[in-house]
Amino acid sequence: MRDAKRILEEKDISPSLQRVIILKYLQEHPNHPTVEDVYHDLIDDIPTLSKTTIYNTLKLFTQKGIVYQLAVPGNEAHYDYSEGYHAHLLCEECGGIFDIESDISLNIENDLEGHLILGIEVIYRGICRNCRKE
Amino acid sequence: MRDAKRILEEKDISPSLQRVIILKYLQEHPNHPTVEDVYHDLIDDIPTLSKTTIYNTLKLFTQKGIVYQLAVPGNEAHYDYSEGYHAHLLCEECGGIFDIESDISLNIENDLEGHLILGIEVIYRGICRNCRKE
DNA sequence: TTGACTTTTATAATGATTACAAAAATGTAG
DNA sequence: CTACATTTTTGTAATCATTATAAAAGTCAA
Ligand SMILES: [Mn+2]
Ligand SMILES: [Mn+2]
Ligand SMILES: [Zn+2]
Ligand SMILES: [Zn+2]
Repeated sequence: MRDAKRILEEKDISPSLQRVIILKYLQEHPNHPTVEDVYHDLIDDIPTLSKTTIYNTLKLFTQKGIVYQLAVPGNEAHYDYSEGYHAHLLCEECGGIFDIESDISLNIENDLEGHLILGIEVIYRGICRNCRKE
Repeated sequence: MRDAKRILEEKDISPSLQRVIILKYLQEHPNHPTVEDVYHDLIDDIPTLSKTTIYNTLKLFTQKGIVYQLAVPGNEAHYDYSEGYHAHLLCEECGGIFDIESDISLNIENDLEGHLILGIEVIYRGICRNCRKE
């Protein structure tokens, strides 16, 4: 796992205590946590931590391309730090978000119908393997 | 363009005045309108129209698979009625949503890593051809 | 016409996110 | 070290989209 502090410095973000801890949390929790999840799990370590800081920090990380913000209709945003590209499966039964290996990003054109393409997000909808057993 | 009333009947939705008008609006406006857009454009035709009805109707349509709800982080939901599958480009400059021809859906497996796959959504992020000129 | 049922409507409530301004932390010149 | 400017964090209030609720209106068949 890459050093959180270094990642921030490379993106010209001063590595404050809160920012480093939030980034480390995302590195250690690839399960697409929400702002609420981050807050709930970190408030014991930093009792002064504010939800506003988490919102601000995750917005900053998203803008700098450090994390990916995953939108789910009508729900909170989920955040994803990951080194490698992957797609996601959104379970219609339990609402869970699962990583899916994918090679789609490999064949990205950087120009599609005149638009400049910077990235791609693939979301599958379906029933996850857990819910499927029932 | 398929008859809106018939589409609703096929999905066991009683074709009330409001539902038919909202579906027709979506058919005639493939530019991914929001609830606000629908309300703004239809309130003159039906002065009694309520925003709640639009929310309820679009949720119903989404559940029945008539329209597709497109989530954009931190913003309103956009709705898409369309016969054929296509991907979308989300412009980081102007926020616009553009249709992109895509054949990705053709090679969908119905089983990926144990999950049951029902659909796929592909979102490109980038700069649209309009913003690119500047 | 009555009454059951569906649909729409207006209003209030909720929940996520952002705006704002004060407090705390950090860095730097003297 | 101290004084001051700048950045970062924090708590609170405001905003915005969406949902809950219950009354009103519409539909339909006995
Ligand atoms: Mn992921
Ligand atoms: Mn579209
Ligand atoms: Zn599931
Ligand atoms: Zn654009």
